[in-house]
Parts: sequence; structure tokens; C-alpha cells
Amino acid sequence: MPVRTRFAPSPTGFMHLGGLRTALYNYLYARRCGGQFILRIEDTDQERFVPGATEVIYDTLKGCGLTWDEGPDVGGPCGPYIQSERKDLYLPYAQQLVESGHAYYCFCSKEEIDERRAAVEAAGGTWKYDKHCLHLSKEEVQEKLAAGIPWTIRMNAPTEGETSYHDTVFGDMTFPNAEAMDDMVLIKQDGMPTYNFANVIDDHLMGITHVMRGMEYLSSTPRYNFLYEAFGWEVPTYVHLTTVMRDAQHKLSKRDGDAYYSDFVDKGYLPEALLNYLALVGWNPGDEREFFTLPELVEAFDIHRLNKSPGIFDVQKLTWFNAEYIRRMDPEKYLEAAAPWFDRVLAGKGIDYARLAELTQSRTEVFNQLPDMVAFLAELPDYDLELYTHKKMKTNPEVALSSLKLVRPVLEGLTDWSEASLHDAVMAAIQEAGLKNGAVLWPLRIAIAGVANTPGGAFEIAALLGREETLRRLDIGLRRLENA
RNA sequence: GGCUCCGUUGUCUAGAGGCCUAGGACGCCGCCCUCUCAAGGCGGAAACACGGGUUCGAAUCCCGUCGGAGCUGCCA
Repeated sequence: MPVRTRFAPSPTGFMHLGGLRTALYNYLYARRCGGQFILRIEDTDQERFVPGATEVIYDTLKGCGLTWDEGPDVGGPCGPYIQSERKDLYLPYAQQLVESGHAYYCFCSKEEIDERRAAVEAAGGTWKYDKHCLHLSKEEVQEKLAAGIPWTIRMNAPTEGETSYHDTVFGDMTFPNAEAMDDMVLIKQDGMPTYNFANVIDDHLMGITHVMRGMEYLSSTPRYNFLYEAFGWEVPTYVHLTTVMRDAQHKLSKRDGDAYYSDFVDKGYLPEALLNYLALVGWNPGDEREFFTLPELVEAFDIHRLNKSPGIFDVQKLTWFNAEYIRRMDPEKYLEAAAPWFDRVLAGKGIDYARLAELTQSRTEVFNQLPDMVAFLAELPDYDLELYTHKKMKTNPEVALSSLKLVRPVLEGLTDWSEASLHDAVMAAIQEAGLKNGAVLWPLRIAIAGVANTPGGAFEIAALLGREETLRRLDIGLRRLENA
């Protein structure tokens, strides 16, 4: 039987990183096995409907290269792939369960249930639906239905015995039915199936062989199995995935502003880096490789190497991955990616982006660092004269003044303003004066950059700024040092 | 509370009784290179939650304790 996996997000408007990893693993396993990867949108909760949310899902998956074989936009033999469009399909299945005694109509209102729940909890008990409506006769049910009383359909869960299943990651699981089961709602008052019900129906109808999902479903799986068995359907292989955490206590969450794919991409993280990193939170290839293209991940992926313990999302490691990916980028691609970030502060300044790109590529961990890194090129910052002091370079404002005085005529007399001739001319002057390189180059770089750290040295910066601007800044430095 | 799962350096992990004086990676620290910052090279500190067993031998098996997480919705 061909492997079929699915990613079944609910359209909330954002792609959570944990969800993206789930999608990735589903994709990887399907591809690894030469099977199919299906995208299904679970929007049975109409109150949570967010316009445009499905596009976010499409865009994210596409941006990451996770292609699906069947889904709302590409169709397929098991469509539709949006649960709200399948709405009418679920009720007959629920009714079938009513017929067989595995489910029943419930006419309790939310208020009535809340009341009973409160009473039980006040008495120190644990509430579970009390099967109140299970005991209605067929006639009573018909009457209430005919009278138009709002209803739901509930599962008639067993109250004794236990349910066992095997999970690929967690092994053999056994739950006492009295604890794990309850008469969960299958069809809601609004006619929509609950997630739990729609999930089982759809996974079966779509021929899903491997259900890979978050481990929060570990303890509700017995209820799913009850449904599969009630229908006489084959139970899929379960692969429960650990949670991606922010820290030991908390899941990655929207409140932290760092849980979504878009948060990272907007900051200038590369989708490939994000995906590579995410793949390694909760899974490893069994050897010491860390860098994987998507095809390489497909090749290496093995559901038996999935971890059982939750992983904490480490932005630092992600950032390192991103920096590595940036360093490995084709220089032209890097230039293309960096240019918009340069533009934020350098637009119209006539800076040589190609050279700037060469200088910044190995210094960029995340693209959003670029504007701050290069802003000094646009305008000389109002710097503190103490920047001229550097112990190791053997320089201070006094030394700097004489160094700049030495260098000023050399630069002035240059006809070819290239890095090479700047280098040769200045180095010759330093030699001749018998000075240490640092004692001249540090002050020069500070004078023309106005910041302690720059992507490149004095010659690169001077070349980037051009003759006129370099001399202008040099003069500002000289003036300030003379007046100090 | 009940049920269930998890527990190797700060973090991701390797480890399926002797190969472990516990390996790799990020981060951290130091040195080298160097006009700064990166990059690069070299080196370092840093872990088997705890307590009992089983065994000639335990990070690996068993029990307990502690810690953390999940579920306990007409959310998914």
C-alpha cells in the first residue's frame, strides 16, 4: 500500500513553526517512501475563520519547497480538501454510528451542561458528559428532532476496559477507557463536525496511512481508534511528534512574536536555513551531518529516529545555520538578497553594492542586520573622539591627529581611487614614517567611518565612499581633533 | 486532582550493558591571523535529575522520588 501522509492545519492566518515542522516531516516521509503528501484545510471552527489564511499556508509551504500532491488548489481524487466544503458528508457517518449504537443524539444545551459540570466540580469531582441523553428512547429523540430542538451527536464511549495502540515514536501506549474516553461531540450544533470526528472520517476517506501530528493528540488517540473500530476501518500508523518549545515550560507561542514562519522570513532568515534547523529539532540522521538540502533530507529521513522528548527552539543555532547558508550563497544571489536591505539606508547614495555585498557576505547572520551595519556609509555618525583611542593599535586622539595629517596629502594626491592604489600609497607612507600599521589605519578608518566596527578596513571603506566624501570626512576628523 | 508521556553539558543531540576517562554541533571562554568587526585556524570549560536495585560491569534494564509537558472543550 502506498504511503499517504497529510498536513492538516487550521487556517489561523499564521504558520506556526511547530506546524511547519510537522508539515516537513509529513512531506519528508511521503517523499522518502515514494508516496503522496496531501494538504487538507481543517476549518470546521467557523468562529475562528480568518480571511486569507489559507493563502498563508500555501505561500509558506511553497516558500519552503514543500509541494503537495493533493490539496484544495491542486485537487485530487479525494476532494474537496477543505473541511467546510465537505460539511454534508460527515452527518451520514455520524448517523451510521447512531444506528450501530456507537453514538447518540444529545439535546443538552451548553448552559445545562455547564450547570451540571459546575455542580460536579464543586463537589470535587472530574466532569465528563454524563450520558444524560443516551437514555432517551427512539421516540423521544424523534420528537425532539421534530420539535426543532438544537442537537449534537455524541460518541457513546466505553466506560470500562482499556485501549492500546502502538505509536512509532512512543511505542506501546495503553489507556484505561474510564480515563481516556469521553462522549465527545461528533457533530456540533451548527452542523459542522468536530475536529476529532472530521479527522477520522477524512483520514480514512483520503487513504491516509500514516498520521503524523503533534503529541498533544497522544492521549486522545484511543477515542479516534474507537471511531475507526466502530466503522470497521483500519487504524492508521501513528507517529506523534514532540512539541517545539520556547523554553522548558512554554511552547513557542504567538505571544512571543517568534513563533511564526513569517516572523523569521521578514527578519531576513532564509527558508532553507529555517527548514534545515527545524528538521533537526526532534530528529537526527544518525551521523554527524547537519547541513541538508530538501532532497538530502528526503534521502536521510527516518521516522524511527524521531525523538521522544520535546525540543527547545534555539534562535542562536538557527541564526548560525542562517549565517552559514548566507556564506554559502552564490555571491550574485547574495547581492540580490542584500540589495533591498542596503536600500533602506543607502538608496540613492551611489554606493557600489556589488563591492559592499562582497564585504558583508561573511558578516551577515540575518539580513536585517545589514542596515545598521552599513548606515555609516550614508552619513558620518556623530562619533566620540574616544573612538580614536585603541590600546592595541597604540593610538589615541593625539596619535590620530598626526596620523591623519600624514595621510591627508597622500590621499589628496591620489589619481586612481581604487582599493589597490589606496593601499599602496598609504602603506608606503606608513613605512616611510616608520609607524605601526594600526596607528595610522585605525584612526583613518575611524575618521571616515565614525563607528568602531566596519565591514572592511580603511581602504575598502574609502573606496566605497569615494574620493570626495572620504576627504570631507577626513577633514572633519582633523578639525575635531585639532580643536580637542 | 485523574490519566498519559518525557528527563545526557545553557541548547539541539550521539548513545539501544562493557567500544564512554560520555562523541558531535550551536553558544560561551582563550589563543592565532588582523587597521576594527566578522570569516578562518587552534585549544578550553561544560552533561548522564536523584535514590534504590539487577549485573562481574549501567547513561543504557527494573522500581521509587523529584522535575517538566500533554490531555481532561460543541478549539484544533
